Amino acid sequence: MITETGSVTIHNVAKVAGVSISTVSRVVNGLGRVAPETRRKVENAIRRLDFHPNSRAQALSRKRTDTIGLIVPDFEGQYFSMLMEGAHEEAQTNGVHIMVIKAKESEAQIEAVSRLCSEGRTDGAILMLSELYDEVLEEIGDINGPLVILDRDVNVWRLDNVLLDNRLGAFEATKHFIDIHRITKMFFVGSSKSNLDTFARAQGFSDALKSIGQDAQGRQFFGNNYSYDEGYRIAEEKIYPLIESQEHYGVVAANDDIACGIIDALMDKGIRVPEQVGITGFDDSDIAIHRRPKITTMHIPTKEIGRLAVRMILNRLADLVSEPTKVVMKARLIVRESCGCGKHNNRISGDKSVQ
Amino acid sequence: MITETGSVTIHNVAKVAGVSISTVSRVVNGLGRVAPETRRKVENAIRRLDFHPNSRAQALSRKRTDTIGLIVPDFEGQYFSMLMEGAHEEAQTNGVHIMVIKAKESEAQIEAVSRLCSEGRTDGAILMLSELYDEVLEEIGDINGPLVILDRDVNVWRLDNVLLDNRLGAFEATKHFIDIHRITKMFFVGSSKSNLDTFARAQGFSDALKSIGQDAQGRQFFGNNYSYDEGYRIAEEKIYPLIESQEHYGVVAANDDIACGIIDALMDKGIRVPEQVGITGFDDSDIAIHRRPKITTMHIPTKEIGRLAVRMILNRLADLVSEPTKVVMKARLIVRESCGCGKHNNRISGDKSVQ
DNA sequence: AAAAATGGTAAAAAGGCTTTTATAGGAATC
DNA sequence: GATTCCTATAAAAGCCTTTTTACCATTTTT
Repeated sequence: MITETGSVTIHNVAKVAGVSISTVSRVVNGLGRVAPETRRKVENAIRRLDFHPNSRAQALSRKRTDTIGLIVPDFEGQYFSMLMEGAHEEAQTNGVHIMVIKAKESEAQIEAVSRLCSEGRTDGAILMLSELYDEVLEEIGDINGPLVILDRDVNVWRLDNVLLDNRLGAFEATKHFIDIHRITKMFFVGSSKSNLDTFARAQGFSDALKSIGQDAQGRQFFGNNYSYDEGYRIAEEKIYPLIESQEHYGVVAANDDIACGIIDALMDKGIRVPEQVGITGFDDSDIAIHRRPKITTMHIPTKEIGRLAVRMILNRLADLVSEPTKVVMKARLIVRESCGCGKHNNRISGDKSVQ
Repeated sequence: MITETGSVTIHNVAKVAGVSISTVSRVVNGLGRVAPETRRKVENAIRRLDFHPNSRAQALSRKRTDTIGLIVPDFEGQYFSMLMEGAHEEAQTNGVHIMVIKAKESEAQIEAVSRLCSEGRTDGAILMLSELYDEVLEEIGDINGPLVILDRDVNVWRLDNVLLDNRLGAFEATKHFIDIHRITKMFFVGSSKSNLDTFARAQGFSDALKSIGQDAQGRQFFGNNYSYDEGYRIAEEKIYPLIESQEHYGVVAANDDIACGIIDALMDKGIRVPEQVGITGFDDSDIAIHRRPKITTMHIPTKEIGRLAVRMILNRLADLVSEPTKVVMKARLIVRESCGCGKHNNRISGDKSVQ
């Protein structure tokens, strides 16, 4: 009955308190009724022995781990930080833990879901799907345990869904140029076309153009990723050659990094930003505010998304909902300087302004 | 013997394969010898039933969870991302998982360690201690399970330690101004004095000043946190008034955000950066390269630290080491533009070239 | 040819908790 | 005063593996 070094079990507590283990269990979990006198004895024993219930045994017995999985393609950037922040906060207040796995490729994603859900390591998982992998959806269809899909609009039975209206977001950014700045010549710069976010944002851009009777044909440029360098390269190679000195332009970038690259590339070419070319980013990341000109961008309620995703899993575990739930969040335009609004302290002295 | 919906257990496999559960276990784990014929039968059954061993039961039986805890004060910034990146990578290749908890205050940290280690949710934990909480060290002294302390130099029996030589890092940054730029008037700007990193970096700054016979007295300024705004405020209120127009200065900032704030504040006041005042950051974060002038900064091998921390825990679990291990990593100077070196496309006009 | 070693498998014993079921002792009922 | 009903607790039955032990049937050794 005596266990090895270190671990003091419910048995030890029971022995010291002079009660049965089931009584100790009831005291620990506050279930069922326990006579005040007995409770006191047990609590003393627990304190004396510094007893901590073994969560592994609890997990086996209760058939749950009080842990939720979070599968993301990437740890970099504010998006992950904020998602984590929201998810952790909601988890924390509900006494559950977060297990994080990075899985970018479809194979790794399937593997991750399996480890978390099929093997029962977590009670549910949040899966961020930013690339177009149908095979993942197929594979996870028959996984047991609640699953929330982020970022990608899925219509699979049993899967909950939180997503951002990227199309509307880009539409609003583009509309800002049209309505406020009276600009009619616009470009869109995104990551790769296979990236779902970029694709949706390109659509929103296109929608806005259609609203003023234009076609997006030839005005959308796609790179390989969401980096500063891609933005710089595309601005230099594709956009700069199209700029005519007497015209005003607007560029809708698919994220803030790209926007920065574009700004620097154009400025390096001597174009006045935002006077001649206004630029908007997307994501409202740190750099959007720490740059001059400060970047006008679309704020994504990422923290809220993380919080909500955890909540949805918790709800499902508590059997509070039956139907698959889909929540679409909206991005919010944050007007700063790079679009042409506001002041832009930076270019005080020798404002390059070539030409 | 038949279990409820969903979960297929080792019993079911045994029954279908017509063998005992121990045989199934041996096949699954590849331990002991199994006749080829038997193995085939078991493998078929596993495939037919889509059996996944229940990790909760494994954890109880094996007395380990194959999970490592990571306790950090904050999810924001590159530091966390990179730490996560390294830790996850090392964990992944060794088949273990990462459970993340945010705990900034000492109470929360103690609680987190307890949940992870005392309750057996993880096999060990990495604890990042960036503030000076002695009570945490006292409390975790008698926790069982390997514990690696990051960032803070501890000399507690049983605790492994990975840290960065912040003092040396700041020393080198300061030395750069002295040796390369021949600057003799320097300032240091940090977060709060109770922040261990800031404190060590301030010391390094002081060391460098001593090496040229100066005293750091009155040249060190401390703010409330590591933010851009604090950098801006301190530069505006404390540093700007001290600047004389004919002199050249160097400012060693305790991180890149502060450095950015300083740069913008001084530029807003009409000071030429880096011509008249050179600035170095610390951390080599994203913004350090996406700003103009690009920020000269100290690169921290964060990913390596994360990787190493996990490795240390794994080693201890495998009983490969006995003595507490302490590893001190070095920061590396990344020379860019803000110190006065290199070109800085931004200020095309008056190329500085300090004296 | 008897004894010992070996190989393959089954049975059973943990592992530490939760939860259901059973059982004592007292209070309430008639 | 015997019967019924509660109540507080104990006992036992899972939860699902791993791992040790035991066993039988072959082989190998002496």
